[in-house]
Amino acid sequence: MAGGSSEPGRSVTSKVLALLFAFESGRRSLSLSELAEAAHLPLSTTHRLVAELVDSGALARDPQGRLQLGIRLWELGQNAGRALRDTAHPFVQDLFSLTGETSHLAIREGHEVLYIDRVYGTKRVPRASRVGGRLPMHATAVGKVILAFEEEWVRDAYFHRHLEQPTAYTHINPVRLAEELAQIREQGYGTTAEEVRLGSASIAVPVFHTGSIGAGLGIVVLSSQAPTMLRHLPTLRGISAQIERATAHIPLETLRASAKIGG
Amino acid sequence: MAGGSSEPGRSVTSKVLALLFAFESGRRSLSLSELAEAAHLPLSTTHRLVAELVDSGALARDPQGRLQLGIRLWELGQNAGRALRDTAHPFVQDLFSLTGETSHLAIREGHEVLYIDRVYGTKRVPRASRVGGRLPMHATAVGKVILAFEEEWVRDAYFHRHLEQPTAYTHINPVRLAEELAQIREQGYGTTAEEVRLGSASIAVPVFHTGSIGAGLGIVVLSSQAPTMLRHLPTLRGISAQIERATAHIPLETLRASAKIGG
DNA sequence: TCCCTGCTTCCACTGGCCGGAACCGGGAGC
DNA sequence: GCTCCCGGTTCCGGCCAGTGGAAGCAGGGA
Repeated sequence: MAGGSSEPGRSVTSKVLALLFAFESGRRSLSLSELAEAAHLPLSTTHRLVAELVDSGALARDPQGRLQLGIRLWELGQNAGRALRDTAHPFVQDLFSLTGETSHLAIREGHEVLYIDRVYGTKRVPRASRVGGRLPMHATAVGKVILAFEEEWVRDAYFHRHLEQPTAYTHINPVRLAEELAQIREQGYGTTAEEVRLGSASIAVPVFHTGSIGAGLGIVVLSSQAPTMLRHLPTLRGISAQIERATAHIPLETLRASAKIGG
Repeated sequence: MAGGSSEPGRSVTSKVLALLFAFESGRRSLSLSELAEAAHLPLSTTHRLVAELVDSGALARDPQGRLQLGIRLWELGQNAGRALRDTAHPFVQDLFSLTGETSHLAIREGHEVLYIDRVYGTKRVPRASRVGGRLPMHATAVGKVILAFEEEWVRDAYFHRHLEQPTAYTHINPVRLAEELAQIREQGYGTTAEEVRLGSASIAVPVFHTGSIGAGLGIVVLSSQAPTMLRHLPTLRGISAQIERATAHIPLETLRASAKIGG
């Protein structure tokens, strides 16, 4: 049988990328058939391309023969995030050392917050965010802070969407959220309590760059400790100011590019 | 003009991967021409493929139009390393908290050590290793420790190669190195002093799994503090034992796969 | 104005890609 | 032991997506 009948015009490049990005779902390993389905490719095509990806180290097989992302891709990703970590990470580490609580830094990526860096110890806190992971903005403290200080059209666009509700405590009423954001702008920090995951609460402050919002810096605590987390506010503000000072000399464009790409 | 004349038989997949892996060199950004050269591809082919990679978010353009790895690839890489970090990272973080020194965990990948995790503060120590980065085994403390406890044929194979000499202090005499490794096996730890980079010293202990060497756990200090770094040995051994306990229940195969792939 | 360098566009040819179908292997059920 | 089933692997000839040399373009320096 001649090939190329179904879905013609799809480039090889897009197929290769579809195979790699199939792992974005968060699934650790996929069988060949699962991968083919996820990438919307015929099994035999998947088989052929996967063989080449495995050869090159982009994908790898686990002991059961299932497919995972290869170590070479992991290395590549680490390389990509290098510039970013080099500038921001020491501060996040400091925040953790000073507060003893899980500390993280996030930026806006489309309609979600993307966690750029995260420092945590052995203390067990219900965990929702992870480095390289995304969460809805309105459910997280860092996200609310970013949204609060974003330009108005970003907020408008955000509210004109369906708002997810990860837990029963997540605020999804646009009017109420708008009020909350106004308050965040006034007081200079935002909080969440069990809005993204039961059992954890969070507080965050904005990190500005040349006058506009650049990122959100926050800590996560057990929700039972939520009432006392405000005591960390001065520390958060101090570290935020340090980051602002350290990045002030970097042109906005470059910073955004390196925050988004890390190159 | 007909295409496909030079270097026929090269698959599109391999070209796409060559473009991505061109950034393994550590260069943060490349111009189109540089990328074409690094990937050994004609300029116009590069141009076309790059356009698609940029569209999909695998590559990105910085403000100057130069090419970098895209944030989506960074996210993917984070995803790949997830299982690994989830198990090992808290211990490395503990090691840092207890010693206050840059702490790292590495495994063997071929003839090099691959840094799997690393925790560091604002303290400035001349830095050679980074997460996702590789260094020669004979120049680093973690590498020597791993090599020392590896099976004999691994050591033999290693010495039958040209040994790099990053600094004037790097030991590259096979006989002397073999003696050093024997001593490491006896005393249960290894050190380096300015062998990988001037100004820094390091001490490391082995992490075993089901009787064989699994990883190396170490700290880095300023070389001026090298004489006192032995005081951290009990801490290193304690954390190493914790990691061994925490990973003992995981089958070796699975562990190796997840250490190497992180799925 | 001219040159040079790096990037973008063009286009006719063609060989690498395509994927349905056949085949294989091993585990579960009878 | 035989059969079924289900993932994975192999096969192969038609054909169109990919090809890359060459021409065109933009911009900056002399």
